[in-house]
Amino acid sequence: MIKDDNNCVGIRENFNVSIAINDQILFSKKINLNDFINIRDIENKVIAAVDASYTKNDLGIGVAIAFEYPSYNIIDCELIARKVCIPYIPGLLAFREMYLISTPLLKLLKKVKPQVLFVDGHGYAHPRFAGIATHIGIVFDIPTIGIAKKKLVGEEVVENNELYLRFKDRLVSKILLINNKKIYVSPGNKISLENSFNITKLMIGKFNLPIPIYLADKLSKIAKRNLEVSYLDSSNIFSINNNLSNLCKKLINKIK
DNA sequence: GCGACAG
DNA sequence: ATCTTGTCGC
Repeated sequence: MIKDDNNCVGIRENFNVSIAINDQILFSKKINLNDFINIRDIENKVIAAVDASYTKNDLGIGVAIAFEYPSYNIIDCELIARKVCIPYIPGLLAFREMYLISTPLLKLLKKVKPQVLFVDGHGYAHPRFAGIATHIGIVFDIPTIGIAKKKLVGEEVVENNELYLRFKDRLVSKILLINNKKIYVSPGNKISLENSFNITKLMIGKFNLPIPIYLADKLSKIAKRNLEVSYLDSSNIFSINNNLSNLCKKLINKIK
């Protein structure tokens, strides 16, 4: 049988679009765009990233990974697999993915103290200035940077020879070019737009994404492959769930 | 009404 | 995000 925790009872029923939108307006009032991290304070320190991936039948995988900068040696990781209960609605991504990400992230933060957390998705560059990077940054009270491959809101503008996204008269995102592809960087919480951009710029490697996001994305996809094998073998989500933390550590070696 | 629309 | 056939390159 499937463990209660993997069902959507009490989650799907409690999700309501207009309440969710109201929650985001409340979040937007709590955003702190001041810098709680200096670009000089990340050398040889811990950085973290979170991401989610999905399989068939409403199964989602959430991962949290911590590594050292600039070696990118992975220090720790956590992951979880559970049923996905909330649909994807543009602007409300956080309500779908927080559910997958919060558990592994909480476990990770009990063990390591990252200077900053990278999140796959927008932060400030959001219809209500509260994307998933903002949700996570406020709930976990940590500096977060939102990294998105596609824009959600705003128009491109040039200011001081640099490319930004402007929305409702505010500069909400600064666009980073990696191999001629646009990456939309926006602050989540406890960090400024410029600092978000400058720190992200340091994280460019040989991939088309900033390294933290690349690593989290890679881990979630490797985990998914391994989960599907286990799932088919055992047909039992419960038994998989108990070993996810160990599985995560085993998968670290496969990333590189 | 029409187009846009993170993952 | 995921699904997918074929193609390019190491």
